[in-house]
Parts: sequence; C-alpha cells; structure tokens
Amino acid sequence: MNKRDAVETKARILSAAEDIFSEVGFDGARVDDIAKDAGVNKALIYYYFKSKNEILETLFSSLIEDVRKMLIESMERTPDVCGDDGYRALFDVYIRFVSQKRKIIRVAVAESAKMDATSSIVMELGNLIINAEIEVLRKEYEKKGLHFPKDKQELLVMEFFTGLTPFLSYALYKDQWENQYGLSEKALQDYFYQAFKKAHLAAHLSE
Amino acid sequence: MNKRDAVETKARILSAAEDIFSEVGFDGARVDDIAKDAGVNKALIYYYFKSKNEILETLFSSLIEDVRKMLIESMERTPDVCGDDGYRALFDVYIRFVSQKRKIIRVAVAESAKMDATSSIVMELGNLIINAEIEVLRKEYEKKGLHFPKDKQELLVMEFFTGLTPFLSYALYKDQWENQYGLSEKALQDYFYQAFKKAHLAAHLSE
Amino acid sequence: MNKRDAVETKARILSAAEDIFSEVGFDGARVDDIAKDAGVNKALIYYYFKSKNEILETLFSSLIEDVRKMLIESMERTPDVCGDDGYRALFDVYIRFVSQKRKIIRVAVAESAKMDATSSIVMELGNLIINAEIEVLRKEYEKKGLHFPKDKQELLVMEFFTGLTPFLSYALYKDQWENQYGLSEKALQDYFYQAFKKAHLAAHLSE
Amino acid sequence: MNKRDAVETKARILSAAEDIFSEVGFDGARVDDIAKDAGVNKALIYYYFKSKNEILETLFSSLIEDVRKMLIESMERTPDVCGDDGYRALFDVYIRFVSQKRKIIRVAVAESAKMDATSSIVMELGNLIINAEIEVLRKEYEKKGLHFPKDKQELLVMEFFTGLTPFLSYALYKDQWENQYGLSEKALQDYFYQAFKKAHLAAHLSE
DNA sequence: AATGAATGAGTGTTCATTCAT
DNA sequence: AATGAATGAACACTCATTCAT
Repeated sequence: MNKRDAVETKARILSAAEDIFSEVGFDGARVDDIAKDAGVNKALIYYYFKSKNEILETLFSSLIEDVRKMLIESMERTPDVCGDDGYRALFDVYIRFVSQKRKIIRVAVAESAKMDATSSIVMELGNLIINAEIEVLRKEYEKKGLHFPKDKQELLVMEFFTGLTPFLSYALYKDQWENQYGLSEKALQDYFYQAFKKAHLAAHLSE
Repeated sequence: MNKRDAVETKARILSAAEDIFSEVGFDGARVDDIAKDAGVNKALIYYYFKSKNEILETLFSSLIEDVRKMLIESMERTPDVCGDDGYRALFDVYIRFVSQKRKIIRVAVAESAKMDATSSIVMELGNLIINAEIEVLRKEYEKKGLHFPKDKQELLVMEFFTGLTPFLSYALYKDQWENQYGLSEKALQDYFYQAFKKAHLAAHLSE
Repeated sequence: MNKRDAVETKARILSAAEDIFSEVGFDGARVDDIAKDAGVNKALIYYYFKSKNEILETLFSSLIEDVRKMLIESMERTPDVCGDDGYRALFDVYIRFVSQKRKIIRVAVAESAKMDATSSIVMELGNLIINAEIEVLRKEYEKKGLHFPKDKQELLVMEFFTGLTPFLSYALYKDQWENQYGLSEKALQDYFYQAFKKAHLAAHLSE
Repeated sequence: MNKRDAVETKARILSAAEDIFSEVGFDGARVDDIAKDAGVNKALIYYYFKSKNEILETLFSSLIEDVRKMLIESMERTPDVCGDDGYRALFDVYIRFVSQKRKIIRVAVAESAKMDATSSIVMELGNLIINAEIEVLRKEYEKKGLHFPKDKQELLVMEFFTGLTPFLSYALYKDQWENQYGLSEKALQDYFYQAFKKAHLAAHLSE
C-alpha cells in the first residue's frame, strides 16, 4: 500500500475513535470496537498509534489546531463584530464549529471534568479562544476611542463562563435538546442565538 | 451491628465512590478502590448495592433530591429576586451548592456528555431547575402586573444555556481556575458573580 | 475458604508454575497454562501474585531459602568431610538436592544465561554455597593444623566452576542423559560421583 | 544488489539475532528488534529465514560447525596433550572459543535447560566434543602403551560434567564474574585454568 | 532484494461480580 | 453485616508472520 492509503487509514482510525469516544467516553471505549468501526485490524491501530491514549491526544491536538484555524478565519471574515450583522456572522462561525466538532468537544469536556486533571483541554481551549477574543475586543475599543476595561482577569472569567462554556454546552446538549423538545436544528440555534446575544453581548456593553 | 452502622457504612461507600468517580470518571473507577477508600470489604459493596452502576444512580438521585431541596429553600429565603440583594442572595445559594456538590456535578456532566445518552442527568436537572426558576419569575412578573414572555421554549433555552450551564461549568473548572491563575475561592466567585449578573440578569431584563 | 486453602492454592500455583517454567522457560510460559495446570482461575493467580514475574521471584526466593537450609543441614550431618564416607555423604545430600530441585534449577540457569542480567540467581547461589563450603574447608584445615590457601579468589573460582556448576549441569542434563544413554538414575549418579570425586576432591587435595 | 550484499545482509541478521537472543533469550526476543539492530526491514528477515526459529537453528548449526572446525584445528595444533605446554595450549584454544562464542553458547544452554527438550544442542555438542576428546586420549594411551580405561560410559560422564560443562559455565558467567568481582579477563582466565587443570587433568591422571 | 502496511492469534493483566462462610 | 477467595469476561497491547508492491 502506498502513502496515500496510510494517511487515509490513520484518518479512518481517528474518525472511528472520535465516534466511539463520544458515544461511550474514553474509558468506556474499546480498541476492538474502534478497529471494527474503522474497518482495520486491531493491531494496525498500534502500528499507527502508541496507545489508546495517544489516539485521544491526537484528536485533542487536532481540535486545538482546528480552533486555531477557525479563530484566524473568523477574525478575518468578521471585521465589525459590534454591529448586529457582524455579531451574527461571528456567532454563526462559532456555532457551526461547535456543531460540527461536537463529538470531540463532548470528549474534551468529559475528560476535563475529571478532578485529577490539574489542567485540562477545556482550560487550554479557553485560553486560546479568550485571548483571541480579547485581542479582537481591544481593537474594537481602540477604534471607538474607548478605554479597555482594566481588569483582565475579570474579563477572562466572563468570557470563559458566559462566552465559551455556553457554546461548549451547546455542543454537549444540542442533540438531547432537539430530541427531547422536538426542536429543529435551526430553531434551537435561533433560540440559542437570541439568548446568547442578550446575555453575552449585554455583558460586554455593560462594561 | 445495628441500623445506624449500616447507614453509616452505606454512606461511607457512597462518599468514597463520589470521590473516585469525580477523580477518574465512572468508567475509570474501580470498585476495589472504592472499597479501599471506604474502608470496607469489596464484597460488602455488593451487599448494599446491586452494581457499580447502582452506586452512580444512587448518587445521581441524591443530587436531584438535593437540588430539589435547595430550590425550595432558595425560593423561601429569597422573596425578592429582582432586587440587587435578593439576586445576590439567590446567586450565593446556587454558587454554594455547586461548589459543595462539584464532585458529583463533574460526574453528572461527564456522563451526560456521552452521546449515547438519549437524555441525561444534566437535562433532568435542567428541567427541574428551570421550571422552578420560571415559576418564580412568573410570580415576579404577575406581582408587578407585567405579562410573562410568551415563548416558553425560548426562555427555557436561555435559562439552560446562559443560566444553568455557567454554574455547572463553575463546578467543573473552579479548581482548575483557582490553581491555574492563583485565584482565591472568594476572588473567582466575585468575578463570576459580576460576569453572571451582567450576562444573565441583563438577559432577563431585556425581555 | 479458610486460610489453609489459601496457602494450598498459592502452593498449587507455584508448583504448576515451576513445572511449566522448567518445561518451556519463563518467557515461553503462559499464565493461562499455569492456571489450567494449577486448577485455578487465571485471575486468581493475580490475586496471589502481582505478576508472572513475581511468581518467578517467589520460586527463586524459595530456592535460595532451601539451599540455605540444605547447607546448614549438610554441615551438621557431615562432620568429617575429608573422609571417604563423609565426602560421599555430603555428595549425596547435594545430588539429592539438585535432583529434587532440578526443575527450578533449570529455570535459574536459563534465566542466568541472559546477558542483560548484571548479576543472576546462579551467581547468588554461588556466593551462598561457596562461602559455606569455604567455611567448612577452613575448619577442616585448621583442625589438621594446615594453613588455608591464601588466595581466596582462586578458591572461589575453583569452587564455582569445578564444584558448583557440575552439579547445576547435573540438574540440567540428568534426564537427557538417562534417556539418551538408557542409564538408570543410580548408574548416572554413580558415574557422576566417581568423576566428581576424582576431579573436585583431587583439586582440593592438590592445594 | 549482488550476491555479496545478500550474504552480508543475512550475516547482519544472524549477528543481530545472536546479540538479542543472548540478551533476552530466544522467547524474549522480538523479530522487530532483530530487524532494527540489523538495520533491515522486518519483512526481509522472512525473505531470508522461514521463521524466527530457523534463525536460531541456523545459529546453532553454525555453532556446531565451528566446534567441529575448532576440534580439528586443536587436534592438529596440540600433538602432545599430556605435557604441561600441550595442555595449556589446548586449554587456550578452548577458552578462546567459548569466550568468543559465549553469546550463542548462552542461548544454547538456556534452550537446553528446557525440560521438554528430549535431547538438546548441549547434548549434541557434548557428544561431538567428548568423542573427539576420547579419540585423542585413546591415541595418547596407545602411544604410551597403556590400556584405555574400559568403561567408556564412565569416561563420557566425566568428560561431560567435569570437562565440558565448566567451560560452558565459563561462557555463561564470565562477564558476571568479571563485573561482580572486578576481575580482569586475564585474571579470571588464569584462575579458571588453575582450577580446571587441578580438577580435570587430575581426574584423567587418576584413572 | 527490499519495504510499508496489514493481520490472526495470542498474552499478561484487570475488573465487576459472586460464593462460601 | 462482613470477608477472603474465586471467577468469567474482557481489555489494552504484542508479536510472529504475510501481503502487495
């Protein structure tokens, strides 16, 4: 087999692992099942990855990389965040991202919930996203000649708990909400937008 | 041994299980370790509980029961939620609750993150809390002669994603935040209060 | 089950392990087979021993302990080693020991043959036995008013390579010799005695 | 690639296998590691050898062939074994041989220690060497007009257990002795020579 | 001659659960 | 109520061997 296939095989393994981790959690996942779903021999998984744990780490690294790309892209695409259209555009980028990546996000949240994790992937993502956000905000403030709120820590806390975690929760409970209340994806998304705008945007404006 | 001891033993098992589940997750937890931490023979655990899973269910039932009690208590104690003092009092009850119960809340969130959960304990808690909230709100509105916002679903979504999940996230990341940024419990709590008030209260007022 | 059974079970496991290790070597042995031969559940082996390796270590410890006992006993029982009868008596104790323990001795030699073993169980046994031997010899020499050969290192080398290792080899190849040449146990033993006496005793007397 | 390379590659594989077998035993060795050490692709090993076992057999065959050559050479080179010089010369040939070949000898002894081996490579080597020895001896006796000791079996046993196995043990424990007692190769060799001469030669002379 | 990819059958070890007392 | 012993079913990971090129 050539290199093309190798890359594809590795991707199939990662994809299967993502599916299964998100369904039953990392600890609940069996390598046998990943192999079966990926349509490869179990031993082949260990040809590409040192351990089950390394699969998870690879997925988390990809997530972080994807977030990074998404942030860059979103900053370029939404020059005016403060206008209603700009805000919605930014929101759409985010909501699309967490919807698409909700499988691995579920795993990330579940793993981050373990108390023996001194730090966690969610904290890492938090730092990444919030610092990018703050950078954007700073520029907006400067453009308008406003002074940027001094207490950075307070801002971080706000962004994390009222900005980031609602989106993560959206990734976690999106499907359950849609199923339980018979909501369409669009409907839930709109409700969530209204709520998020009122809350998070309001929080920013009240500074 | 009399009934007192039996109850205490059962409690010790539950407490140990809560500790360990929160540290390594349900699937990562070993009954051996729970027994060791509880200071009881492993087989005794199966005298009190049908399975490892029943321990989790018992813990989750307790959590729901505790939430119920907390809600009743909070409603009695904070007659005027809309005033600044009332809001802070209510917030304090909530924050104290999630802080105290953060171990089992972590487990609840982690388990709810699994995709094969059609519904989940977090959704259940959501329903419980949000309906209570809405009841309170309705009374407030009526008292003031205002008409209650018509779209209940929208309200639910807002309460869930901007009201409840930030608190759950607080339970999840409280320790990590304090450790990573060297914040005291009090400091984080105050920052969180400011952020939450601006965001969630604002969302309500903007209705 | 009571403590009696536990001890017996552990002994059955050790005995089965000794059999299998001696048949196919430590690395070639399967824990499954040990369990089957011992008539116990495989997991029970891990209830009594931390690992396959710990079983080996336990067997080696027992061997060393048994050697120690044998040495004490032999020293008490054979007060006059230099006489023909005394020498034969001592020889008999040794030959009986290595014959009885030949299974674990085979394993000990095989494991000691691995080059990554900085030291080895055979070297350990060597030290134990040779130092005891030398002690006995010293007494004999003193009794007879002779001066003890000064170069201890030379004596050690002699004892090890012309005293100990022929006995270990006897343990290794006894069965193969008997089978291949159709010798009875008694016959081989007598031949070996003649050879050993001529060689090893002569070496001592020539000092 | 031409034939020269093929031969060299095969030799590299055999050499790497010898190293690794001697370090961790045949069963403990992994074909992956042999490939890595030999600097060849793992599959290539199966191009040259049918199985891991065939590598071992090849190494053992080489050993036997080398022993054969060594015996012929030694017989030619040491016409007078009974003189002190001749004996030392013979000893030197032997000790050099077992020192050089100690890696594969270790493997041979370890494999021969397995009880399921009806016969074994060490027994095979024993037959080879001892019969050669006896042939030499017979000639010596005849030259001197002496009658050869009648009981061949007794002689075989003596040669095997007091002649051959000390040398094999030297191969096994040489490095461990040098390391443990801080002896130089030369020193150990000299001690061993003294001991061996006293014991084995004495045994012959006492016939 | 040489290799990266792939596989089947293991292999030591774990773990929730049960039994006998 | 409590325990030490025992078990079946996994489970992550390994390894000799083969395939396709």
